[in-house]
Amino acid sequence: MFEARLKSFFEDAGDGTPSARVVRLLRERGTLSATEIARLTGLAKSTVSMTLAELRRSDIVIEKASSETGRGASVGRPATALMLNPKVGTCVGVLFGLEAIQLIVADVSHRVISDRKVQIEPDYSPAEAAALTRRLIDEAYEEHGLAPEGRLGVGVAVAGPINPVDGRVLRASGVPTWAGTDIRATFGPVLKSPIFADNESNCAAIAEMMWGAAIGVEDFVFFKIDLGVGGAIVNRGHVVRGIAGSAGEFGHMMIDPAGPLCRCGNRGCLELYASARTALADTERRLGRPFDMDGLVALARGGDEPSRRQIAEMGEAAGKGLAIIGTAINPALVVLGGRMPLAGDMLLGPLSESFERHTLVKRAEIAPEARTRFVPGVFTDNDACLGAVGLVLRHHGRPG
Amino acid sequence: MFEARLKSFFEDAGDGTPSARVVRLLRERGTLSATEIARLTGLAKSTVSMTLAELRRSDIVIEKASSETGRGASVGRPATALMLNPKVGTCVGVLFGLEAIQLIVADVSHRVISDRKVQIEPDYSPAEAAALTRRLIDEAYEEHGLAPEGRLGVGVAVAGPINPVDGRVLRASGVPTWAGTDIRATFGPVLKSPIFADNESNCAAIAEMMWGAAIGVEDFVFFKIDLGVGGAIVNRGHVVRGIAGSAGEFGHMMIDPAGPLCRCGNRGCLELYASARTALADTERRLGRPFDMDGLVALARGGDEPSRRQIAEMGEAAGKGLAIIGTAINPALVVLGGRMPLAGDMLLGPLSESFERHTLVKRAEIAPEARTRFVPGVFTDNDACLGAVGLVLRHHGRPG
DNA sequence: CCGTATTTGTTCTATGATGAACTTATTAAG
DNA sequence: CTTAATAAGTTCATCATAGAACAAATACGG
Repeated sequence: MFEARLKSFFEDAGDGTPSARVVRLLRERGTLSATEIARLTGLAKSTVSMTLAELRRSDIVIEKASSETGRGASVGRPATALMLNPKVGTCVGVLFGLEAIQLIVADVSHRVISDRKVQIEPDYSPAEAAALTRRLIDEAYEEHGLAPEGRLGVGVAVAGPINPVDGRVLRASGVPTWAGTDIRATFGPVLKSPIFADNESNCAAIAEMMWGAAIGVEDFVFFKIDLGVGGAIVNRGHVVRGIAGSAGEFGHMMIDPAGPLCRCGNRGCLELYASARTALADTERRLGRPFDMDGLVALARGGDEPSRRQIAEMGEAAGKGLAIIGTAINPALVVLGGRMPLAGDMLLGPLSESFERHTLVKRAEIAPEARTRFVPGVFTDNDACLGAVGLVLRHHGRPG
Repeated sequence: MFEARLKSFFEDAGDGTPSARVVRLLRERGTLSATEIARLTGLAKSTVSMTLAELRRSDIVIEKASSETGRGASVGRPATALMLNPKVGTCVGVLFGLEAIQLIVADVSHRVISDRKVQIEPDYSPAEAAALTRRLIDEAYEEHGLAPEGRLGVGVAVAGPINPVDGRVLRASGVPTWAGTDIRATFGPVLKSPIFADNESNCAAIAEMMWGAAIGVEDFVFFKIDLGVGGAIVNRGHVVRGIAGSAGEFGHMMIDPAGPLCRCGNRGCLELYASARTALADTERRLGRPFDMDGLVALARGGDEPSRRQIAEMGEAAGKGLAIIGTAINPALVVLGGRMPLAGDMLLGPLSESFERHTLVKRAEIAPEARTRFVPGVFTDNDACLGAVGLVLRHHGRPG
């Protein structure tokens, strides 16, 4: 029932009418009060009030149950929390990982309705991915009684940079068979939805910005330490994509011209030193059985010196890379994502020490509020998939 | 006569009234047609028309002499070029260099009225700088019959990062005696004007964006190769300053942990390999007489192998640094500033070759329009000082 | 328990930005 | 030389937006 009207809001780019701006803001933020909406849109309180009256009458905007409302301990009349009516629409986020596909369905009030992960044969093709995704989406919508017509879009997180103008995968470092794929053309007809595609690290950064460790922070760097090293740059609240879509590929910054060959073809990439891949291979060789990151961390926690040293060396290298990034970009915040930061101080101690040693402006030289803060990410495993949902909720223009 | 009215436009932050927006846009851009103003402000043609009628009646906006108007070879009624009345106000830009102060006075129509440079004893203090600047400004205003009350602000370009919140110099790599100086507090009372301060590389980037090689480009990196190496990042048309103001300090990205000690205290900074300082010192030692960059380039042009090799090595190192920046930021454009790019292909050949070798995404892999373009800067010696004028013309909020 | 301070949210009217239709100024084509 | 096409700039009635004043809902201090 909402589709026709909402579609007009949803497609409205630019500043648009107050209604469109209010709906867009609620889509981005989830829950807000009328006063916050006025402040964030720059509209007058009176305009927002009128607009909200109309939107509430047509049931597009509803009040959040007061029990869920954050208990404001401040004086003054308490704000009524508003959100989009969940029935107004649903968003899908998909992450195409190395050997698994994760799919999250959420409604426009930011509530996650379904979250599942299925294994898939490595080196699967985009077409296979599209077919499987279609099945997963249909199953999820069926299971939860959701109307397919209410689907506002599908966000796609891919393990490689995507050209922001033509929407093609540049080089999928994680899934090489995807190079050159036109995501919109491949997935649009199969999924019968507007498609919003982005790199998985960019998606993860969006998740941290919308719901995680970077809420309210407009300038930060997301730095992922996992099997590989990746990242994203957020400036003034926008993900920096770069002219070819490859911004934030921190793992392939060259830090030693004489270093070993990287899978990207260059030598001495940061990833070779700061990711878990090398350490895992070493450990497997040393102990004669396969290891994942949890296993490596457990081993180190158990007191195994070689793995402790390896994790420390990863931190040391990551800190060096972050010092280079910090010198160039000087972000307010670094969010450390991926699974390795779960190792805690074993990794983060050497990391911050190394950062401090290699950075231009030393901690002691500047006021505390001018220092780059380091925090672990809130999401570890489903950051990219959540961010793909965020892509749909946040989009301001046409699908892309 | 204009001061009172203009001040209200000038101080108006945020979106403001149509008049304020039109005046601000003209201040930033210099010359525009009514239609361009409508497009750039997002206001309706009718609104712009009414606003301009008012502004022209009060002589704040005037027509540019048609002879100067760019001969548009297109069909349709030709646009009338509009600009702010030069009498409306003047802006000053000052650059505090190692051993010279440069001062440019311009009016709000973007015409340079005075441009001069005076030598000063190295290691001069901020107070001395303020006193001398005061004298230079008074002389220039006297000489050209300008009213001091019409001065809208003084832009200050400093050879070191400036904390964007408190306006203090972090560490003046070029002029170390300035560390900790509060620019506004030091210069404001002496110059009796609003002060707008920024790092010299940020200023240079602004000059290239407003009048130089980056006109119309919203995402670019400015990379200076001179006695030192510096730079700036522009994203979505805004200079990225960073939380402490030290963004863009490319010269101190660490590229070799085992490298020699840098004047910043760290080891193996890019500047040690990519700036002219080392090469000049070597050449001076080798030939037993002092050299500047022009001399080094002339020597190399004359066929001197050692200096050719040194310039090529500088290019090689700069390309390596730019590859790191490109991998992290992936800008649409790199503007090469400073005096070394005047060496031409001797430097730029090895530079782009090295960039290509060390970068993640290779030229051949992407569409031409997705490639990072390299261009030399339009200004070499007065980029920073012009940019300081631009700081005043462009400012959107309070002095800072 | 009650008034004061404080913040949220609504009502109403004057204003001012807008869009549609129009005029003006030019190039290109017949 | 006339007409069509194109783009710039203007005029004016209309309606959406904003500002000020007001109403509602809470905390706090005495």
